[in-house]
Amino acid sequence: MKITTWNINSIRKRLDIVHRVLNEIQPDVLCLQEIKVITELFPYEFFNKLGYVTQYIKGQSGYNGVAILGKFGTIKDVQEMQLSSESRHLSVLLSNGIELHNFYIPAGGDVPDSVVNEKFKYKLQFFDDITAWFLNNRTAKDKIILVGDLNVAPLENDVWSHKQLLKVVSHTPVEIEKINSLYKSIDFLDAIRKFIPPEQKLYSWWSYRNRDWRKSDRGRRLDHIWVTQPLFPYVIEGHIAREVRGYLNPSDHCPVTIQLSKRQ
DNA sequence: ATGGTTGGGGTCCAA
Repeated sequence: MKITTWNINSIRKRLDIVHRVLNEIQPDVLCLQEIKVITELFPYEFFNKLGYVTQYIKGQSGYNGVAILGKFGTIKDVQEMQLSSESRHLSVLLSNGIELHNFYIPAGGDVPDSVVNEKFKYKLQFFDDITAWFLNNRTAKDKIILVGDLNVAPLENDVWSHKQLLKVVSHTPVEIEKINSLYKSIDFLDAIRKFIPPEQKLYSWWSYRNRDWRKSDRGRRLDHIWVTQPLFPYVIEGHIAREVRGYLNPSDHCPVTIQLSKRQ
């Protein structure tokens, strides 16, 4: 089973690139963030035609919005966490018994200071809330996959310059502390770094505000796939499709994919 | 230190 997560930055602007990427990767389940559309206007028929007939959408006007799309028979049920008024989470129970959580963590604004920046405060609070939820409602023995745009690059080689980004939102010590608390809550393991070791630079996002993203290569790894310990041995592939950033009319994020062996 | 680009909804805010 293949699972892909992708911050799409407006689903309606990306139908061509989504079509191309789904043909190339062929995931069984696709988790999207920042669909930037109300639930009623999601392109349901577009995904139906591509075989993604199970569709759970939590939309919002203008901002945010998440979706989980599955091929026939992959998804049993859906849930959502009541976290805030914003559309930032959906989870499903997969047919193989695994629980899959899709998050769009708040970006947090420009100034990394909770006193002067409400958005940064909200981001840290959001991490506290979901960490508490996993501590109170799940254990390390459960089969859980957590994916999404977590808007934090925790490792030194998850950013183009550790030193230059220490005071930049997404790589500050306080954010890294928060993402690590979530990571440790039920002993998640990083399914992507299983295949690309922490000594290697690895990014999933490149700003639009660079003349040549490939040349400057000032990326960050903001998009993640974590699994609990019982699933870790069965993750047989992990990949960030970096080349997608260079496709026509791209999102600023790239799709991130894992493959699980048939039996868990 | 600053500005660079994109998207949505409506002539500005968020990323």
